[in-house]
Amino acid sequence: MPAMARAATTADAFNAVAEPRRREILDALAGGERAVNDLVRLLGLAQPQVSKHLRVLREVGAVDVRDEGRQRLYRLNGHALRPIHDWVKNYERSWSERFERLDVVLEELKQKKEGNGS
Amino acid sequence: MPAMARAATTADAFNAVAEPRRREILDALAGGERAVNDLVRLLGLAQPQVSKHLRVLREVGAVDVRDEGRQRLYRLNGHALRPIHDWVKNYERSWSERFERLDVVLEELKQKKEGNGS
DNA sequence: TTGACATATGCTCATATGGGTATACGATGC
DNA sequence: GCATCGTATACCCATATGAGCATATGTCAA
Repeated sequence: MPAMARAATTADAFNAVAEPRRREILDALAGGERAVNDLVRLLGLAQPQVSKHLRVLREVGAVDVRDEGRQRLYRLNGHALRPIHDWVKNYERSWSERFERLDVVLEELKQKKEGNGS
Repeated sequence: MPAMARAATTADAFNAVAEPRRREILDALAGGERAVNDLVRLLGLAQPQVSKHLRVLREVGAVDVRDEGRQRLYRLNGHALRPIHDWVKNYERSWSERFERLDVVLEELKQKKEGNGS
């Protein structure tokens, strides 16, 4: 068991998506399939960097590839992001007015119940 | 400008939360304020590790601290997670049936419009 | 075949990680 | 004052990162 410094970026979607450039790539792919050079132009990154980021995204299943002649067309696969969504969703109550109001109501119910004595 | 290898874990919530133990800590704090040793017991980690993780979470604003005698009570501050929620929310359509059905409707509308000729 | 294009991989470098262990700091109680 | 509890920090280590640059691989065109 080698002492792991930091989980690999390919360990899961959380790690893959921690890199801002990779989020940008996903955002770009949200508009539809793109070839690598497309992304290079869109993001203003060097081609090798883009390819490497795409590899990471591929390994966590956030993108799929398709060969089209000389080009490799990447497409988004949002399912990989679901665990992130599911996790963070539980914290929505921290900022959502909707939940804040709900909390108020629940608090009132609780007080009332205590007032009645069980 | 030193060549940064990987963004600091304290760079933003995305990076802070990429570490599973830190997510566990936040999940534990969702139940309410906790002292460090509480978390040590709950997570089964060494105390210094917990303190370090808490430091990272503090630096990205995901937790707040309060001194109570010898203890330091940490409490969740979910607001820091909002950017994550907002970002990932846009990908919900990838797996949500709700959105899939919406897409079907939109597609039908589009077809109809094309049929009518502009 | 030769060459241009599109993409992936290899390598080096500086960096910061997270675990482990020891220790410093601060508050409390005797 | 002194021991003890609760927590933070310092240090060492192995690891993998992401950028930059060079190069390999694969595909089409002349």
